[in-house]
Amino acid sequence: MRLSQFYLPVLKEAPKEATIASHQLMLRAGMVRQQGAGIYAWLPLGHLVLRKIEQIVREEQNRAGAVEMLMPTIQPADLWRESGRYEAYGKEMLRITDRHERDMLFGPTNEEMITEIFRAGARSYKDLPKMLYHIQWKFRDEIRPRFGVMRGREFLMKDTYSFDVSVDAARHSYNRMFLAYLRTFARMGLKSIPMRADPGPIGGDLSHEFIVLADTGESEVFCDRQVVDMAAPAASIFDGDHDAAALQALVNARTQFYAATDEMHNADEYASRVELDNQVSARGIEVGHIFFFGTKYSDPMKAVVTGADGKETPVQMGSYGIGVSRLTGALIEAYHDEAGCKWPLSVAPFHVGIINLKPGDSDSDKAATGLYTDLQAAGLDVLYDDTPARAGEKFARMDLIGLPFQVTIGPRGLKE
RNA sequence: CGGGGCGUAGCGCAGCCUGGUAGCGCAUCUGGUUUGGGACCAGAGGGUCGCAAGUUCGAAUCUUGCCGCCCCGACCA
Repeated sequence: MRLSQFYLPVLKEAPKEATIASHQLMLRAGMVRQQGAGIYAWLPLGHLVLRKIEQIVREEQNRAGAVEMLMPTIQPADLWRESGRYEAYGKEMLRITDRHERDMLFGPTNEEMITEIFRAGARSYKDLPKMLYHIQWKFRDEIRPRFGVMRGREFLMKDTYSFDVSVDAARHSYNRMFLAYLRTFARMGLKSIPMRADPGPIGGDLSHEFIVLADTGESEVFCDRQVVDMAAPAASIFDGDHDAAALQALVNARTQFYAATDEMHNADEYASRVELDNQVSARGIEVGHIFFFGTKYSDPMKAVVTGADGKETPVQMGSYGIGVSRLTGALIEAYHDEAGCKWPLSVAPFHVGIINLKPGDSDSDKAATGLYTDLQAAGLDVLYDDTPARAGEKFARMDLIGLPFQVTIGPRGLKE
């Protein structure tokens, strides 16, 4: 991409409404522009990062056996009346009326819709297990949106839904997602820690939040250093050689260690289970949340399959979310310095930035354009600054964007 | 929703208390000098002072209402 063709409105000073690093840098680097409280337009640079994150999420979901689809943002209220959540969800749900006075809503999540879709097409236990997901915009009318895209009202979420014939089978689906999440965040250069979460009315221990450690995180977290230091699982765990027991062992290897956010934290247990040297008390950002909820929706919405015994039983379900747009902010929180962002290669908007210090100089142009063409031909995403700005401004702008690699070309030759 | 704060040029701000018709830095444009890490000189453009009503000869400034945004709390990917 030639910078002269791109749209990159950078700011020298941070708008005063931004109070945390990621929000300030996203505004300054021209990644997003606010359109209302908790509502952001994604400008070209931010959009590139968002798509890279989305693609990693997609690849790891696919690897774990989930199948992509796409559900609409607008849903009919009747679906939610079936589950009982239309009334229960409260003011956080954005309710809309269409021209025929029908009650609609902008989806805050998709359990009801996916349950409807599943029950319409699945009949037998032989149709199971299934994991379906989509990556779609959600709207939750938060009481107080803040921190830019970290807690917007409109946000991009990957949500997966699992369908299984039994609780044991559902646990296997849960474990697949659990492990896929570790890989997903690791590929973005993020150290994620699964922490036990409030399982809600269903009970059990099948709910985990995935927390990325960052000083500016919203949640206070407590965990054992041993779980922080664990490497992400290999891709091969989904190849088929690993049975349910093997995956369970991998999950257990992590869950054996203490890890909890402040609302689930038990100081006594923390003190007794974690050696003093291994106690990590830090702040974190929730980037994912997975839970098993059994027949909470399949029961009232009658999503049933015929079992081997010929009897109809409601399917066991789970749902698994990743905050894709939030990850953009989380990544900046994790990777930035005084000058700007510092993108890990896997999610960088461009791999390389080329600075032509003297556009118009034939040698300089020839060298820069040649390199630009070659790098692109090699499959790299390249940002080529061919603008007539001064050197200092170009460097500062590149620093703000924070690409992994940078090449400077001018009449006096090439640097780095 | 409770508590606090803010709305003046693209961004950051001053002016408001003590009414007299809008200013500074950066950015932008023009000309010139510069040019390897946020240049310099000269000039220029850009503002319904959030919106509305009121007080007044006169309102960015005072009064009232409304709207928007931000911060602290309860909720969440």
